Amino acid sequence: MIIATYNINGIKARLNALTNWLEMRKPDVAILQEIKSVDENFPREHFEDMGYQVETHGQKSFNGVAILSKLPLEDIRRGLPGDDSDEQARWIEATVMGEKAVRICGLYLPNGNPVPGPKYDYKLAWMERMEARARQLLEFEEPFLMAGDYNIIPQAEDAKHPENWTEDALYRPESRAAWRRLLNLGFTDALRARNAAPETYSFWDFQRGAWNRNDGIRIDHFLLSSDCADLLEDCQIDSEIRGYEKPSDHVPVWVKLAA
DNA sequence: ATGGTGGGGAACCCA
Repeated sequence: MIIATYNINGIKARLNALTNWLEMRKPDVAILQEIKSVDENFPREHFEDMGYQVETHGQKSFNGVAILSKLPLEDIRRGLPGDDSDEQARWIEATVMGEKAVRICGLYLPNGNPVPGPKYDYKLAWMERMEARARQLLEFEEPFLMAGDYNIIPQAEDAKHPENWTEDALYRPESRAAWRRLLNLGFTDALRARNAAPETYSFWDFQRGAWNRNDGIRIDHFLLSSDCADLLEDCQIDSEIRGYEKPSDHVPVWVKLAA
């Protein structure tokens, strides 16, 4: 099966671009971030007509995550555990019932800028909660993955100009250390496991012609549990659609699993 | 050093 992650930066503005990409890539599962829509306003029927089950966890104006799936979904769970006062819609889980069942987590990790400040504190606290949830899921037998916009540049090679990001929440030592703590639980960064192409990015700013200069960063990731990594056949980034009409500032990343 | 571009939604907030 093909599972993709795609920060669409607003479902209303991206309906055509998303639809065209779904018809091109034909993913079994599309994990979406920044739908920027409440559940009632998400164009559910449009995607159901394309054969997808639609599960959203939305919010007015900001954030919001969703899962579109051609395979049955079970045990859907909305929200990251660990803080009942957190009202930001950034986490959704489901089990995809393919040949093998795979637990998937869709996430929109906080940006965290400016540093220092309350937004950065929220980012780091959110990553601690995410690590706690990952530890819980690792206790189950079934393979699982966490995919989405991590807002983390893991290493220097994940940016065209890492020197421009040294004070940014996406590249600060604390953010990258939290990412490494996740990896050290036994997760595989799918892109690095299956794709050695240099200058491989998933986000290009709308400003200053970043796309035309390939001035990008890699911040959209798949982390696979060891059981899930055993199923990994491919991982690619559909970067070309960044140059299409009315694009998001992110592009889709996808994995092919033997599941 | 600044401002440059988008989306949401109706004045700014967020990225």
